[in-house]
Amino acid sequence: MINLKNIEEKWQRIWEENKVFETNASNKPKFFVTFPYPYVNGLLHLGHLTTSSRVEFIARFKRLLGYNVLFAQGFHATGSPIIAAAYRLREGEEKIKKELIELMHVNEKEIEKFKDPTYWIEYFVPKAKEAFKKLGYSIDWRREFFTTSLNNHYSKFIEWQYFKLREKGFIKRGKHPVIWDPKVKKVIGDHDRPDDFVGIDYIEGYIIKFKFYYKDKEIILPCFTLRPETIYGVTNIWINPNYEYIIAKVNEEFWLLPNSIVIEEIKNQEKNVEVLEKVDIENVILNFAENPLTKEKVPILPANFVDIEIGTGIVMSVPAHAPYDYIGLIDLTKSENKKYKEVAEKCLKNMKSLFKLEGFSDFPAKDIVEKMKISSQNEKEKLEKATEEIYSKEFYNAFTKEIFGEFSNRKIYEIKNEFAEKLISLTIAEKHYTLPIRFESRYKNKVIVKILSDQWFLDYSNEEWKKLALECLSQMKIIPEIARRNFENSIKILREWAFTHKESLGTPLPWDKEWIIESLSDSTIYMAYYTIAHLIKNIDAEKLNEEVFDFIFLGRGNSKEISKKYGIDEKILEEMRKEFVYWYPMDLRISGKDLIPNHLSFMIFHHAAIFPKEYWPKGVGINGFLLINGEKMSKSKGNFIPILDAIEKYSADILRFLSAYAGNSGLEDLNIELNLAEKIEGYLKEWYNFCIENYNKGREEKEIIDFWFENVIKKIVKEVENEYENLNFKNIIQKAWFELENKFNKYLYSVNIPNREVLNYYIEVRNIILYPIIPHITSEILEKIGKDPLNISWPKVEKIDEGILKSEEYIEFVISDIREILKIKGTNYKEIKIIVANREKLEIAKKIKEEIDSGKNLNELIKKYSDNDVAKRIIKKPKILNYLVEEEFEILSQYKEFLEKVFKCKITIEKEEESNEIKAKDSLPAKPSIVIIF
RNA sequence: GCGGGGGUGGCCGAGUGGUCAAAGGCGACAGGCUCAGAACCUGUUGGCUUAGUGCCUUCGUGGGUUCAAAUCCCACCCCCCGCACCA
Repeated sequence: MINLKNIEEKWQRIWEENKVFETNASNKPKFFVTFPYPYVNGLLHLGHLTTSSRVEFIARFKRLLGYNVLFAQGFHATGSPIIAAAYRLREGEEKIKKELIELMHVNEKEIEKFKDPTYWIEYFVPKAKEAFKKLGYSIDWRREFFTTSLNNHYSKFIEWQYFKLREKGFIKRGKHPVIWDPKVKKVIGDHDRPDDFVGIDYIEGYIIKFKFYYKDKEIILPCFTLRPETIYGVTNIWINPNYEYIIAKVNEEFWLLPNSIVIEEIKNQEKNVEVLEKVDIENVILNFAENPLTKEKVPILPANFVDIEIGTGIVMSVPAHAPYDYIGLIDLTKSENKKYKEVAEKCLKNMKSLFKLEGFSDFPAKDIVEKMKISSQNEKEKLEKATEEIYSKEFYNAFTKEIFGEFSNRKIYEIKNEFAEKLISLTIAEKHYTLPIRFESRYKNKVIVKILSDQWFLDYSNEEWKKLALECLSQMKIIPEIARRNFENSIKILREWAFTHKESLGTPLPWDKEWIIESLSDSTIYMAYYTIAHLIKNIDAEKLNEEVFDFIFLGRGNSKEISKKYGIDEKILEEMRKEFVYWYPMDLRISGKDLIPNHLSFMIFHHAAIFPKEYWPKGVGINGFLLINGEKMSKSKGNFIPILDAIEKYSADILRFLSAYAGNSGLEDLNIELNLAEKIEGYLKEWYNFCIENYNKGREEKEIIDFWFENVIKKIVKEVENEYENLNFKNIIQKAWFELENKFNKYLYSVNIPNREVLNYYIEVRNIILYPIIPHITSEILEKIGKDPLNISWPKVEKIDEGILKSEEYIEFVISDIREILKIKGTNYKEIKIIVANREKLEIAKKIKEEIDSGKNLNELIKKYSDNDVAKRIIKKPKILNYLVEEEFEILSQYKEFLEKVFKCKITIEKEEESNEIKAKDSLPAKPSIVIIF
């Protein structure tokens, strides 16, 4: 019994020893494929397998077609996840330790080392490489590299890239809100927060400045709101009586604020905040504040629902349109405090309707509170739901009333921004960012929204740049084409991108080294680096400056001068230029769909900015996410499977087969069915045995059925070739594995002993067309049958005999007909008589087919042939028109033996005009009369 | 909300106007092979009906276009993904 793993090791050794995949610039046509370098914060898993294997399949396929193929692979370490994980480990977090030990198989003794972020790179890069090697990927490993400043050569390349972008004017500096830990002074991305708070983003709102007097001093009541347009409907202000409020000097004004995290947040949004004194809340409540727009005086009232950690901890009350505000007032009317009661009743009386909303009264908040039977402000869940419903209905459907003046009779979503801008220009409102829910970072501090004022941006909103990017996209092949719209949309909506961080791994921005270029931004044109990665190592990184890269990538200057000026070997310079010019542009990059709106779009932008058109990327292939046995992959579900584990368990060819079979290119999810592994192992071994046992056997003479099968193979080769080009690997397995095998079985069934030539053709061709997917076992087979697996090429198919395929379809059709009849008749028959329709009927059928093909209406045809019974019957069964053949009788005669085998009885074939059967006259073309004899 | 993808038989999944009761795989059932099992092979796998090649129902729901709709158009319902500083 053969052992797949031994075979895999053998061929991987042969490929390595013969340097089969190390490739250089030459005169041959080239094909350059890439797989986005994986981030090395762990072992590669099956998700990496499915996408990377597609690159591998296409690399091998293109080699069979005669291309000089470059498949190179680097690894990505830029960014913060590794830093964050190392930090968490240092903090003694068990989860991260457990993951390293249990999922990543790190030896417990080694855990200490992972407290140093650079050790992750040291450890996981070789592991990733090992996985790819054991899968048998055809990678030119001389060109391997990893990112960050730990690789000076790469860093120099990134520096060059950013100098180019700055030169073009695509880099800007400006303000940007971020989620921030004020204690550790760090941007808090998803990796820096507890899982429960992943994905929470800042919200953009407004502070509206009401005024009131406290101890004869003018104090601002900064009301935070998401709905500045409701300012006309304010009946009162809410503060939370259960907490401490203070007065602070905010820039030149005095603000009332809760003594909470919001002070820190305001401080971090470009304001000076100085806390002056505590406030006696009793002296604030029931005071009157002035609406800055309408100048109305409204009372300040207490409410428990006000969250003192969100926004400014003070809100304005619009009971007509905000359920919280309405119920807050209702609650107060039930208060024992007579004063509260009185004021609240007055406020309710003053409720002002601002919008017209179909299906609601003037006071939608009241409507919904009553409808949902909300009885107090403590029913938070219901109130959130009510608020959301009213808010979204009003936002999209309601019209503003007359009070809005120039903004009246419009929908809120149309005027909201403009209206807010107006308030800001009147200096009665300010933009303010806060969080929908206050939470702590991994460093155990409450986080806030901070405005960074010196952030560096890639200006993707630059129209000129966008135009270039769209032009680049338009000359690219997108597989499948359906994904092009995602690209167009993504390029269109990309705006300024803050491309630098602090405290992460990566390359420092060359002109402002405090900042590190973040990970999506240092991985946009690195495919160009593959072309020279093996050569550039020979140059001292210190010598790599703009001029050197200008020469390599843009052909500027000349090598002699640069060589002299910087002491760089001229030959290496020339060779790098040659490699780049030969391999670029990149022909195909394959990726999951998740990278369309970010990485792949960035790649397009940056190529379009830096390189001349002839070096713009040529193509992108897209596939969906990976499901494992129909379920999403996740560490917690326990179906996070490292590639190395899977190879150990199943072997490389089985994994590759499963990966191909997981799905076609597209936006839909792939599904890898691991429970098929055993079955596939059986398939592969069976196939191996079959080939070895049967190659060169068989009979010499060639009959019709042999020609038929030969043509079936040819047709499938053509189809499979096309599927490869479209990255539809599931279809390839379907056709090259299952369909071809089914046809072979059919062939075998009808011939007993196959023709030697055809059998050999089948064995050779099937191995070669599956070689890109399962190269180890097919190489082994090819070698065993005397071929040189290092020197194979795609089978050339000159001509397919369509006629013979058509006859087969016809026979299949007749067989299925007979089966139908036998189903009814039972199995005790002795003979089957097939009576073929006469020539005259065939001529009619052909004519009708022509007419239908040319677009004639069936109704018209029925009218036209109303006096012709045969024609009418044919028209009623347009199906048979697809099986028309010229020589029905002859074809049936040729297949007579086959039919006898199929039905295990005597078969007689007659012509209608020579038959005595009554049924003979019922025969139609492609639908002979069948007589069962018992 | 915006943008994108999708809803097909027990399951997975092809399929963009007539070759579609719908490929293929998986599963199930029956038969062959076998001491037996696995694998493999053959057949069946929506319902009804029949000395005949037919009828009915079915590709998310409801309408429409057409001689003809899983496929085209309209409306609706449901599911998945993205909406950024994060790889």
